[in-house]
Amino acid sequence: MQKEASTEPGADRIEKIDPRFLTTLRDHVHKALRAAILSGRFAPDERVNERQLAEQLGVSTTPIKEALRQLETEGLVETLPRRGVLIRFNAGWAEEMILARAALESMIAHLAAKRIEKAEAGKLEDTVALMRKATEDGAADDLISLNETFHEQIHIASRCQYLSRMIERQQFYDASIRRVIHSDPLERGKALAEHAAIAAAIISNDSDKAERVMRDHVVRSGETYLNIVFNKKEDI
Amino acid sequence: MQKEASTEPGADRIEKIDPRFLTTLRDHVHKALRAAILSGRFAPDERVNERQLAEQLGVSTTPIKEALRQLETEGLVETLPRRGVLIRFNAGWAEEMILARAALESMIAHLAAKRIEKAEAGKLEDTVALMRKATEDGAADDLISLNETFHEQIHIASRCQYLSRMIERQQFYDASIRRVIHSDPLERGKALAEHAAIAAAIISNDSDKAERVMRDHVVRSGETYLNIVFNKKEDI
DNA sequence: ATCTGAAATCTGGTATATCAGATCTCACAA
DNA sequence: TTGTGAGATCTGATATACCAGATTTCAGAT
Repeated sequence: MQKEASTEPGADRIEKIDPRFLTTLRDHVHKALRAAILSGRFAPDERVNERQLAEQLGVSTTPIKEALRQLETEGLVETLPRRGVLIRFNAGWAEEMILARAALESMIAHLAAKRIEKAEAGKLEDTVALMRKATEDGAADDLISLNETFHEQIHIASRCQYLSRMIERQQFYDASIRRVIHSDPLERGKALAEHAAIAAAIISNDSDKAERVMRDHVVRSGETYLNIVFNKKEDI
Repeated sequence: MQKEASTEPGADRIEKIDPRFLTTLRDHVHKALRAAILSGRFAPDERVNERQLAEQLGVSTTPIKEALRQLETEGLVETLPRRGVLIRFNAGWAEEMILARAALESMIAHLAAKRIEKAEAGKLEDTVALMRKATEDGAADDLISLNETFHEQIHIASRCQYLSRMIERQQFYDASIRRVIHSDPLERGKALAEHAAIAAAIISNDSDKAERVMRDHVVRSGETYLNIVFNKKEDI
């Protein structure tokens, strides 16, 4: 809320639209393909055809190609030059993506514990309090957004922009899966305890503990995801 | 060396060419731009123009666009839709890339310590022995390739393909910088000691120690890089 | 002097045509 | 029957034209 009426009339009444909110076709294609791959709608090693995709999605091959390049860099597809594009995703890959996220999130937690400021610590505590309430109420949708807030606050406290972006790429729980996960009271309880432990460690500047607890949390909740998406085990 | 003379005559005399060795224009563009950015030939936040790049490199805009999408996913450039492409790299970014690599390599080291097999352990020991010799001889070029071998052997022992690829994207020491680093006898000595410690921890299946030592090694050698490329400190 | 807005211009986004490597098909020769 | 290879075909790679949002320029109005 800066007062800059002289240079930007009305700047205090309506904020500038962040250019990043504008979207492109390739962005839609990227998100759509990504979601399709991560939810298992492509078989591992399945070939995808650029022209065919373009037709299915009703666009030209240009945005398709660009989206595929992004997915390639993310490690979700592999391009064999002049031969074809293959889907590169299966249970093992998902497991490794979870490990990557665990490694990066725990690094962030470590730094957040060292760098967090008092005001930020207060907000983090508030978030945990809200999570506690939502957990008791069984408010799954609230938990989903609080979860995002929680991790985002830690990212901000860590002062790591690059690492934050890297982590976004390892994020493959989409809303529907999250809802399934959070609908289980036992899972909700575990998650709450872990979040509380992470927050406590960060707030008390115990970077080693924050790192450890965060890693365990990401791995454990990742395994929950694996069980749901890949039906790895059918026990209770 | 499989004997499949019946289906593939001569298969035991000459091996198949790996399709990944074939290259494309976009790949050249990607590597060229990446190297240029990481070595500081673009200013932070500098705008780059697709058509201009295409003209400079003597190609059309298509491979340029695809290479830029890859760099965008890597976090080295940022695209503002319909506005422009910006370079996103500076000392802080490089620092975070080092942290990302440290987090991922230490995760890999942890798993390698748990999963390494006897034959692999022997090879790793051999590599360290060669490194010791090269360090004493001051053979910088040998050290550079041995370094690659060393980390690659650990990646293989960890059975993590996805993580290995992720790490490749955090690799920004090009050959010329490595040569500068390895030309310093003090640095060579430190690196040797660290490599030996990493190998020992992995071979003795001490996963926690492997993780810790690997992380310290990546961070410390990364700082050496930062000092060279960004001239962060001028002391001795 | 300052503000307004239409037009020129810049830049990425998208569609399309064409190129070229990789595969497949199949007639035909050994 | 089997192997060969020319030609058809599939698919990604590249070049190019054009579209549309964003920005700048600048004449004209206040």
